[in-house]
Amino acid sequence: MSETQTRKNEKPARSLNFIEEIIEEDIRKGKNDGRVHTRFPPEPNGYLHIGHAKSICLNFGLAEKYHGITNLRFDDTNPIKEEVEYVDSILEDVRWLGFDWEKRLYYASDYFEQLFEYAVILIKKGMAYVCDMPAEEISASRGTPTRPGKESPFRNRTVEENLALFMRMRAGEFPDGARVLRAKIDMTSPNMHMRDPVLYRIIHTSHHRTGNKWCIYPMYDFAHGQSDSIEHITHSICTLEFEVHRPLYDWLIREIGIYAPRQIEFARLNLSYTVMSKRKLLELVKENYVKGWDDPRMPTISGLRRRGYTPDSIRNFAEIIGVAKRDNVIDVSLLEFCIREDLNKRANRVMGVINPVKIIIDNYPETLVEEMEAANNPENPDAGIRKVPFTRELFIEREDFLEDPPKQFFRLAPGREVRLRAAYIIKCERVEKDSVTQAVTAIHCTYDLNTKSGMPDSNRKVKGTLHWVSAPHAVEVDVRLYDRLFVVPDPDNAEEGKSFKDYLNPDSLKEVKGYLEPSIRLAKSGDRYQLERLGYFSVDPDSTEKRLVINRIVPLKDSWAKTEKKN
RNA sequence: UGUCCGAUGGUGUAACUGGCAACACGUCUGAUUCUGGAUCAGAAGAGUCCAGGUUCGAAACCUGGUCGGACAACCA
Repeated sequence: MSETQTRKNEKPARSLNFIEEIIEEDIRKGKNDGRVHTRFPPEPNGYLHIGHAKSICLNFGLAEKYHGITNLRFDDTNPIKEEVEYVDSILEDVRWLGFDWEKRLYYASDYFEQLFEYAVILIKKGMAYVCDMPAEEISASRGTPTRPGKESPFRNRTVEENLALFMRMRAGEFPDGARVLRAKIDMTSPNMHMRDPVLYRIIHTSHHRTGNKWCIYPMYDFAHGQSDSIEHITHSICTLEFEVHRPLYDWLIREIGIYAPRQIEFARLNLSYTVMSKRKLLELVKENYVKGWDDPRMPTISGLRRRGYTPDSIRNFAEIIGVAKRDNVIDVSLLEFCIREDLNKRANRVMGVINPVKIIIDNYPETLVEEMEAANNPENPDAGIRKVPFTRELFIEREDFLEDPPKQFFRLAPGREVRLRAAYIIKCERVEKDSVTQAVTAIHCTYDLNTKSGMPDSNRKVKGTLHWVSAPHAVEVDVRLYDRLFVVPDPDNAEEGKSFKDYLNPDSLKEVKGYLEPSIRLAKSGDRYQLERLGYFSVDPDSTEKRLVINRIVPLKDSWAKTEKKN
């Protein structure tokens, strides 16, 4: 391969994002011996969504790029909210996205004993104390961002007393909420997180991994940074809201005297026409606005998977959107672009009609069945061809016929000719209508024998090409037409007195029948197809032997719809 | 009357770290096409939040504003 060819095949070098710049700088300085070790640290209290996908791709991607490794660690410090169901779904989602944590699956709860010892160190140094104030009082005495807080009356207990109390907390001598362990920092700090933050609280609840071993649990702030430290994470990448926590993590690590990872914060992903907070997604699930966490309308990874999105398309999306620190809202059309681009190359084509109207080809032999050859994927000759039966009676899309068409309409109309994809050119001769409703019930056409696809004289120019299906061969399937979940770009930003749920799209799911070519009988759950001229579809797991259910992932771009709208 | 972070076409990210703003999506033309898809060619669209300053030269550096976001769970 020549020099120039090599260059041409290379992707143009993308400039570094700010995190890569930091990492390369660290490597250059020989920090951590040039080692790069990241981690993805979800809390198992909900399903992962596309925003997490960004973080997953970032963490694993960075490690891959710099020949490092990535841990998967569950930050499971609150047994009240966490469940194994969520652990399992998260493992599946990360794996599905195509990432491998190898043997490095950890839990913050693995470190409970170690964390407890860290707490003891702080107590012995006089840097932590047991506080008996009830939650409301602690909260009230914390002050506000603009007003300093007041010191707890328990702040100056002796080391011995603190130690004894903390041991008794662990021993289960006190009820939930009776006491907490707090760091002794500065109640007047302009940073709220430095105002004697709670380190440990009493929760008599069984934990999904440690069972009833513990009745005191570390707060996230006391577990997260130290967990990263224990795992010798070099770069702790997290979202912007933890920027204010960083001084606390640094303080803890310094006082305890352990290895300090470098935390880098980036702006979380926002997507238009959806919501991303776990709380809101949970609400949609619990209140049955959707059919579950994996409802194809959800921005969850499991929802996108069920919808038919490919891991590649999501990873590419994560790459394309970039990483920075400013707030951002990515247009869903970019996500849609990514899945179209991917599926255009890999999805086989198939024909099917969703809103059928009958075509009768009057000059076609009544009993003849021709097997038309159609390319499985015009973008990829290797995909081969398939046979599609053609008969005298067909279905076409109702929208592909107009009795009185505008000049820009290239489809079927009285006296007009169109190409039937992979078959003949037909001409519309007359229509049959319902005497009452005046609706078109059948369209009578004639076909031109010499225009069969692939024949030497078949290249006569016609304006339009329609998809079709032989009426007697049509396979009836259930079609789920999905659309955006919300009707406004920013449902989070509800006006006064309204909630995000007031902006739910009533037409986000339309269930209709479809009539597909017989080759679809080979389809299995999870398969993806392009229904020609309609869009990309995936076979839903609800499908049975007897009946297929297909999901519309995304429609094809429709420039006709656009020009139609203009007029 | 706080602290921290941010501000570049409609959207998102760049600008080799001071040398007259680029890429992607979207939009619009045209070509081509047996998918009004795809592909190809091209166009419009920001003078970089504002005001000063440093400099031969500023999106970048400095100062002061403005606007936006985060922070007041015994959540993560």
